[in-house]
Amino acid sequence: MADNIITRFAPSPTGFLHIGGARTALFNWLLARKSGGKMLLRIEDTDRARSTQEAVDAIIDGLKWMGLEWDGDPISQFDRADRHREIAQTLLENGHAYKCYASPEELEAMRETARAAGAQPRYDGRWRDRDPAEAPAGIKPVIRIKSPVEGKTVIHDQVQGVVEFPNDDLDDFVILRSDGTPTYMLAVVVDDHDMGVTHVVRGDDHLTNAARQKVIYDAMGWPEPEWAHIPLIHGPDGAKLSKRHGALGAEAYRAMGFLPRALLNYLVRLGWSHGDDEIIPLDNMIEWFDIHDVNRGASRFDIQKLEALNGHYIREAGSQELIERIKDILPEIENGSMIADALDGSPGIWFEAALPALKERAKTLVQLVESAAFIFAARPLAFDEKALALVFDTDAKANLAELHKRLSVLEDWDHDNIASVIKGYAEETGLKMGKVAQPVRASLTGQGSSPGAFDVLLALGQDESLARIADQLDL
RNA sequence: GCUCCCAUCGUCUAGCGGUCUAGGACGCCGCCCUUUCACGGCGGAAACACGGGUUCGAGUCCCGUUGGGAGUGCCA
Repeated sequence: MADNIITRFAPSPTGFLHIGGARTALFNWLLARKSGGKMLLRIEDTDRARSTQEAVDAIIDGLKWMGLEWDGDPISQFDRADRHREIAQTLLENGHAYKCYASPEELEAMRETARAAGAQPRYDGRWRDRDPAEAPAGIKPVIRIKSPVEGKTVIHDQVQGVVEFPNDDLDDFVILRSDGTPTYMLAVVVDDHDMGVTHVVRGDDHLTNAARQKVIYDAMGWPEPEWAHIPLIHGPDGAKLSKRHGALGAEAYRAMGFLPRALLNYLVRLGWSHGDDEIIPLDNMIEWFDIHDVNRGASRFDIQKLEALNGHYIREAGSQELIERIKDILPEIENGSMIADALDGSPGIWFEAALPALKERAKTLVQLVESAAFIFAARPLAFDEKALALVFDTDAKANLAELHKRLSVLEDWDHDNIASVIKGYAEETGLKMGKVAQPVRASLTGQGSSPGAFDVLLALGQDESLARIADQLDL
């Protein structure tokens, strides 16, 4: 493969950076990084009615969060409208395009007729060779490209292989609207050409567009880029990804507590693989990635696998990074500001100490924070049902007051005694209290700093116990 | 409807004519570790959509059927 590969990620800012777009960006990025080339970012904002600045910001934030940095400044397609018009004009002048005065009603009728005849609904080319002198007055024309009428158009795609389209189905599509604005079809070609894009990697919903775009490349005498149409990502039910399942923005995954590298790892394995490798560090991803190895079939989004991967990366991450990541998403978590304040005080120290044990059982950062609820709970903790409920299964309908009573009459607050009372109570009531006992012992014997130790002793509301815990952990 | 794409365990996939009684991962089940939950270890159930070819030999090549998906705009 040639050097100087230039790819681009070209989202339209009509929504957020959804999971499919994120993977498209990743593949573009991987291809560029692997070859030492560049990945450019172009915002396809020619649809003024639907494009929003919020969406542009969300896309950029999402890309940055995932670490998919692009080269150069983001390019606004809308800003290049003059150049698009210039090319439309050129096409008009060299006879590859023409003005069409057909009304929307006419067009609709045309489609209906075609449909009724069982044919591909398409523009019939009624103004293609008509004398412009016949133009009806007062109607602003659109400019249409002259598509080939015979033969076939073939796309050599790096993922899809050789794909042929009968030219019968390629109609004379609009390249410049009646209001003088360029359509997507024209804009992409002109921009990709001007930006020096060598490889167009995008969702395979654009595969048929490649054939249309080739018409423009040919008309301009420009060399077409290498195409790579990657399969789409479907929801768990096999249907197109919608808001109902995984079609959330990258920021939503961030807020759910996913680590960027976990998302990247998950995404790259959707439609691509390197033997049996599942855990793929970024360096290997770049080294191993080959666009030719991408599968052609769509794959379904499986959040459980994403969670499994995320759990792996959380366990692998250092405490400091975890804390930083958590701080980042605190504003989006329930009680986040309260936790943020707590993190600056003693609870922050306890949390960091408990992190190695805590992270063993969390699949997301949010779960990580939730599992430390007892650490962040307001002090002093009262020995009441609510506090104890943190220790036991919250749905347990236990008579916690009874346990309180037994513990309060305990003369020696030796941790083993506490444990034995709890254990005895657990056996009587059938509650799962081993959950409590083991951590207590662990903290006593110094064999590990199970978070459960904080849990039970803080819940008991003993400042003294707090101090002892701190001793145990060498705080 | 028409054009195009796809088809291996529930899901993501390995497989590029013989080494496949089909391998890995997630999920699921069981056991071990553990006085909780996890993590970890071990084991298990679980797939080549169907029908024709080609070939000495097909999960691997060809055709058809069925089943999914995408496109079919003065949206991108």
